[in-house]
Amino acid sequence: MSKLILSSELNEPQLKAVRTIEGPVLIIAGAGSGKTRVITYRIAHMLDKGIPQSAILALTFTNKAAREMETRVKELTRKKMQSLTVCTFHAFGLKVISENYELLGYRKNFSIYDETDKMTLIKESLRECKMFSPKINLYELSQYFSKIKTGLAKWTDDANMQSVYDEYQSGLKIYNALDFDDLLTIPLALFENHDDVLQKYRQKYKYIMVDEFQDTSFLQYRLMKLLAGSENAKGGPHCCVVGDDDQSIYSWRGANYENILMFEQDFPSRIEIKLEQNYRSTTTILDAANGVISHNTGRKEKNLWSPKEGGKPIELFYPENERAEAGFIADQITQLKIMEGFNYHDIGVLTRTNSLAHNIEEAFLAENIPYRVSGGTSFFQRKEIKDITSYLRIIANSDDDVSLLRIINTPRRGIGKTTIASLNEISSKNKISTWGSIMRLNYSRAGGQLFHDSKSATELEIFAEKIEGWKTLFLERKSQDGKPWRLSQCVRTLVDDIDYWSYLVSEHSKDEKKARWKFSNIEYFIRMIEYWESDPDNLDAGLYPWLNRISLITRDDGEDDNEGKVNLMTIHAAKGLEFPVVFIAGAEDGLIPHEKSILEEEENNEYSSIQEERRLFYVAITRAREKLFITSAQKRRYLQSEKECSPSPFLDEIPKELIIYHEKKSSIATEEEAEKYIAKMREMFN
DNA sequence: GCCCCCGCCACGCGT
DNA sequence: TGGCGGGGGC
Repeated sequence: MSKLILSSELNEPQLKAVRTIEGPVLIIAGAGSGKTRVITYRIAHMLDKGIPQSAILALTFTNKAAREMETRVKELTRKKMQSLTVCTFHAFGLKVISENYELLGYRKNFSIYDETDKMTLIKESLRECKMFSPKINLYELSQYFSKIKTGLAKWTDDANMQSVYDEYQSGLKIYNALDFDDLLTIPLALFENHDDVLQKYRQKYKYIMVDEFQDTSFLQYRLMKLLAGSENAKGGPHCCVVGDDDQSIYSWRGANYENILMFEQDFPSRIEIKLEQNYRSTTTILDAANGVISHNTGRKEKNLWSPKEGGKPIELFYPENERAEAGFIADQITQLKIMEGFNYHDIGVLTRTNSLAHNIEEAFLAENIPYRVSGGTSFFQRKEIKDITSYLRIIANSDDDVSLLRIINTPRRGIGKTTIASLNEISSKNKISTWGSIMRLNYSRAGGQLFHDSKSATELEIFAEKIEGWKTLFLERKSQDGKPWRLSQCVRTLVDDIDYWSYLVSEHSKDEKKARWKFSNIEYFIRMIEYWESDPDNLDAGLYPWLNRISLITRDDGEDDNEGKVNLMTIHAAKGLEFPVVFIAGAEDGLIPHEKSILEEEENNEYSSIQEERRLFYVAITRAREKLFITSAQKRRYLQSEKECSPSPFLDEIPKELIIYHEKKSSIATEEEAEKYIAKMREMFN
């Protein structure tokens, strides 16, 4: 990459950010200021200077961002990126744990528990402690446990939950499982307690970069700081963080934008660079965004400006209800495509919650608008996919109780509640997993004595034999019928063996369509494996790498075939993305800001939750390049009843002169427009 | 002892 | 819309 290219494609501060590769660097990058561009050019520049790929560690917030960054560096340098490490903090933590599992006291092939698995285990722990009640909010308890684990909360008056937490923790250990918090706390403890290990990683990763720094947690910050090392006479560690305090929207997950202040304190010799030129949006959109965000206090000073003078006004519409809203959005999209030549993939529809996407999806289906939903109940959370994944996890790690209990009687094989209760008794008495108990029963031939009928014992034996059989198939990786071993083929065999299709048919005897739909999801899952194992860059297409991969990808971004599809997603999921046209749906009081955050605000008596909601709205606005539509329904169906809504108070913070109010009329108002429309329609259908 | 069906509840963002 | 627990049927 020549100097010429660098200076012609980057502005002055960007150039400085790219060229400053030594020492600590703090980049404050406003929305749309070419942040991703700077990071990728910076990596390319480092490689150009002869820094080996393996010495660079780039930490991102989502898998998607990591993938995009890698692709862009590849395009820029036209080189293979085999030893460049670009990943999320969690993926990096997993890598560190995998490389040191023996030292950490874990067995190979541990399972990673997502939020659902975690809640299942907490429920089990509550039962074990005789404290289970359906009234307990598992979700809240799970979040509380997270805060305890990551040091954000201390045991207070509900110290009786401490025994449940201990039970949960010992459960994880017995089942050879880790939760998401462990992926950060364990590497951190490892680095803190084993200096030799830390030094090894410090030697390897001499250049560290952190994207979306405002959304890193204190834990992640400490991890980065440890890896970077402290400042020394030679000019300090080579760590570069990039962030924007105005786009901090993950504080509920432990993110703390004060990390930016902490970085300034911890690295006094840092070089600070501000990227303030916005390349994305028109001034109309930028002025609206600035109007909103200026109501927040305690911001880092910045002056975001755009050379794209003017632009189309922001269109505001108050539909009667959520159906009218969805219809309006679908109509507008059709018109944007036909009349203004936008592509479907130029359009992003953003909502505060996942559930709001539903109505909009229906309208898209009705009007034949191709779309793609990202986020939400992920593909991997669907029951049928979780079932198959649980089988795979049991094959990789039989001690994984959450997965074992999920599939031990799915499809039904006559192992019911009583049998499982007996197994539980053996397990908790001996502090072993359920699988351990089954093995003990089978080998001691005591099964017949333990159960009233030997039928249960026999069923357990058959089940264990099946699992053992699959272990051979999946883990020994022998070629079959002269063909090389393939994971996808093994999964096919597994799905056949358990006859999942018959199970689906019997479960949905009244709804064959549903059964077929679910089975097609499994087929899609298998095709995903095929796609993944045929990637030449994939050096180990085995069961364990696949499981690791899918446990960290909760958001279903699948293959990147967004071509020709409208993007439907939450505002959170839209972070880091941009679209020529953006719709913000459900801009109502109670949604933006969300009523739960208003509640939080009242409880804590702190002026912080509302500020974060405002930042969220700011992020939503700044995703737009040319056109922005905002809808706020007058009534909305929620929890089976219709609720009167009022517009989001944030709408008042947008300067009035930037807005036009949409009447409920077709934009094909003039005869000329109508003719144009008809002509276009003819063209399309011919 | 296992399974099926019914009624109840909840639904903020996601690694 | 679905997930889950409890009670009754087999």
